[in-house]
Amino acid sequence: MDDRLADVTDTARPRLLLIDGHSMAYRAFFALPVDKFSTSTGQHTNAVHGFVSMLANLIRDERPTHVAVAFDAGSTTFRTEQFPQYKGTRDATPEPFKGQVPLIKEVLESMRIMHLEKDRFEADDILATLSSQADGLGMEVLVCSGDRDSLQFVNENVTVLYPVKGVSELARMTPVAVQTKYGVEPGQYPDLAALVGETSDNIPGVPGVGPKTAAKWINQFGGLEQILEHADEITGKAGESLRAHLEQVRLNRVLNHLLLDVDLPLGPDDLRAQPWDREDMHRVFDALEFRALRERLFAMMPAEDSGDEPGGAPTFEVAVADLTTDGLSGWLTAREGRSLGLEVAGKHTPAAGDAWMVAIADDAGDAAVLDLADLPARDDEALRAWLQDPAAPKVLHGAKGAWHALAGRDYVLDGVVFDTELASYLCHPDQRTYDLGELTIRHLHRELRVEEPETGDQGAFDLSLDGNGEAQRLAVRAAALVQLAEVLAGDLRDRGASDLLTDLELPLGTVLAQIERRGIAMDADYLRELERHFGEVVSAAATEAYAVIGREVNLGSPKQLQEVLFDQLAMPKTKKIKTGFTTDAAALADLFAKTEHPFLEHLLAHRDATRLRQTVEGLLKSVAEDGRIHTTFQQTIAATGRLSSTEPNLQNIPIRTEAGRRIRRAFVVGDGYETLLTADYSQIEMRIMAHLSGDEGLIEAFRTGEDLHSYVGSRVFGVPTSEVTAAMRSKIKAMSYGLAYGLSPFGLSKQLNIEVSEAATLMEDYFSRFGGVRTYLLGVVAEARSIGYTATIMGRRRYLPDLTSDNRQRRDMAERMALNAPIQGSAADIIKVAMLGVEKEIAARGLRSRLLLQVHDELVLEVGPGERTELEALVREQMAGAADLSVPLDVSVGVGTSWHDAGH
DNA sequence: ATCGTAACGTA
DNA sequence: CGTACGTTACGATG
Repeated sequence: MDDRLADVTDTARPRLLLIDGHSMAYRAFFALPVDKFSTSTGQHTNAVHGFVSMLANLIRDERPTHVAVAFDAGSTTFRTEQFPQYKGTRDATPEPFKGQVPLIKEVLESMRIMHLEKDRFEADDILATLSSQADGLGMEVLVCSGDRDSLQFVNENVTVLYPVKGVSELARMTPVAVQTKYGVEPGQYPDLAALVGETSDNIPGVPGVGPKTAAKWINQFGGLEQILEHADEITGKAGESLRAHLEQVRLNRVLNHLLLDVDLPLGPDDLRAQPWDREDMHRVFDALEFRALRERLFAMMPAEDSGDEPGGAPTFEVAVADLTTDGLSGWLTAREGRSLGLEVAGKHTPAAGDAWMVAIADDAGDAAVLDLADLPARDDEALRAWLQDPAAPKVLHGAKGAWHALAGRDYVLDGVVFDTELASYLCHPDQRTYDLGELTIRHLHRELRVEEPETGDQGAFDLSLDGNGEAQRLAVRAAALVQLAEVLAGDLRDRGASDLLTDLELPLGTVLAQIERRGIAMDADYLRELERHFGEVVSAAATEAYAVIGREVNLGSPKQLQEVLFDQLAMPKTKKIKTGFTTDAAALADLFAKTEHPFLEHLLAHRDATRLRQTVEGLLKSVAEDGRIHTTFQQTIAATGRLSSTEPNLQNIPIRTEAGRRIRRAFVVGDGYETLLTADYSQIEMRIMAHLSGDEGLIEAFRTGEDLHSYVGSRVFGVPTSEVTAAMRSKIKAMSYGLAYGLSPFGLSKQLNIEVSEAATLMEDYFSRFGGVRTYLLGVVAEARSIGYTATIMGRRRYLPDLTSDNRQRRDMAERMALNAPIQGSAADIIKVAMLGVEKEIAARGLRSRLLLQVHDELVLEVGPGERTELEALVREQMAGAADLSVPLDVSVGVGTSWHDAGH
């Protein structure tokens, strides 16, 4: 016996998982509905999803130590050369399946799972060869394949997992299972298949001979050779039929014999499972829009034991200090001047935060953990002094949240020199989340896992869940921070983003924390009145709508609306969507123009009022005890660099319609303040376009101070500015903005309700006058394609690997992102700079006025008594001076006691 | 309970 | 077949 294996115990025995990629992907394709699985770019993903889901289950349930996936290489194999009809009845590959196999390969590569294919051979031959080699090495082998030919190499060490229903249920085909199901030994299965045939491979069997007869013969004569020798002796119709098809059966047997000696570049030993490339997995899963599946996969891994299993990365070692003698003060003094990691457990919500426990750690893993509910006065003082000391450098992950938690206990947080969440966002702005545990695995190859104590009680109580475990967990996170910051700082430097963190995002985090804590005052009584009013409009519209169609339906259900509109009322079909035909507002308005059916009017009114009522309800629920709404500004969500607002979203409060604007009256100036002030950049994106493109015409347009769209319209249409009609102006406006989004002539024609040719002419005319814009837009995409990213005026990058994708939809999408990201992102940079300037200048002058909201190109402030004039000048100056562009940054200001009245 | 989808609000 | 977001209700899943 091979002595390498002599001491291998059964539990440590290597286990090789082999998957027939094409056959399982194809099964998954038919098991899952195509229309339920596709990305926003239209790429179908049902086969990918099914395949990866199955793979996840296999890894979880079977715990393979080695994995490989084999694919068919092409249409011609040594079998088709011998028998051209082989697999000839297969329908052409369905269109939605095409393109999914390369995506599966991308997933496998990100998981560092080998995939193999070889010219002229089928996946099954590769699997047979690897299986036989692995068996020879003493490995346990699992073969996952939907091709029954693979049953021939089942033995005591080799099990085939054969899909019985979809890809989620797999039958374990052991020798006994094969014997039970087919009545023959696994090695004789090809004999049986040769007699019975295989329709899906276009292999005709002996007519009248099914699996029962074939098995009977095989057991009676001992095998196919013997059956063929004794063919004359077999009586009856079946025997006759057999004699008429001897050649076919011989050929079948040749074809279904799998090769065990395919020459492969890799052997079983090379297939050992590797730690995942998590960064790449994020990229791939982001593109596939597999959220739940990604979570499932990542959730599986930390549970693995830390042996040599994939993903079992080492953890952090921490030593939690005993503060009973020297106290926190001594511990901190010993580390003066060093950057320390700070982790705060508690509620991280604005104006309602609370901190329960604090962990501080140095880069060596020495940590101090403080239970704030039970803190000696001297430690409380030391903690307070250290937290608010701007000269005591701290590293946090999501400092804004910690700021809120600490504020709940009246601690002031200052001296934050690094935020690992913000840093990671600047490096990879397309990620959705920046989980600290994910980052430590990716950058430090360590897990945030607290090692169970060796003497851990295995009884009813889990010791790790008591207070001490919480302290350990917090200490581990704090200890990870300093090390992580070092790596990320290097990453930031490489990407030219160090200043963005230090001079922009970090200080902005503090400004946002203050803004969120302030909140904005609400007139709750007025909101309740609005709610009642919109509620009445909803009821009235519903009643009238029901009367028109003679029954009550749920007007909020697109499904029921489709029945009413297209079945009951037999209206013309609207644009197709996944679930049928759209009932969106544009389509309903279109239908109304065609049919003038009164139901549509009531339905639209109902939609409007329902929406407004929902908005009002949501706002009412969000009013805090202080009578103000405290939104959270997300600083690491938008890939372009914008902020976003949640719980509630105050960046999408209605303004376009009069009814909607009424909601803005509920946002009011707070007690002790004079008024609200809004200040917004006018046409900032077009100004950035002018600056970035350097187009002389566009720059001149802004310098003249004339109305932009009229100016551009006069140049495009060749008429004096005074003769630019409203219709001309609105066309120009739509096109100008569209250009910054990568608008096509088709899209423009759709939006303006004009012919595609007219839209194309319009764009052509525009570019002939403003050629610099076209040059710029083409250049942006070309440069991004070659360097891999776009950049804003402050160097904020967005990476767009899909610019070189083979998939046209994905490539086109990436191109539009490339066009928009520098413009939207630069505007975001500029207003962020302005916010810092405003906040700083207000503080420098000792004003009471304060920032309350940011809505992308607008700031809302509360004006202290008597400060209106000074504040307006200050805000104008800071906003206009936030960037030095080749065009002026125009700011318009409004004042009023409500957001509505302060608007303009 | 959880998830994806449709719809719709903002810049 | 225009970018960037967040929230809600519905209805199909488990």
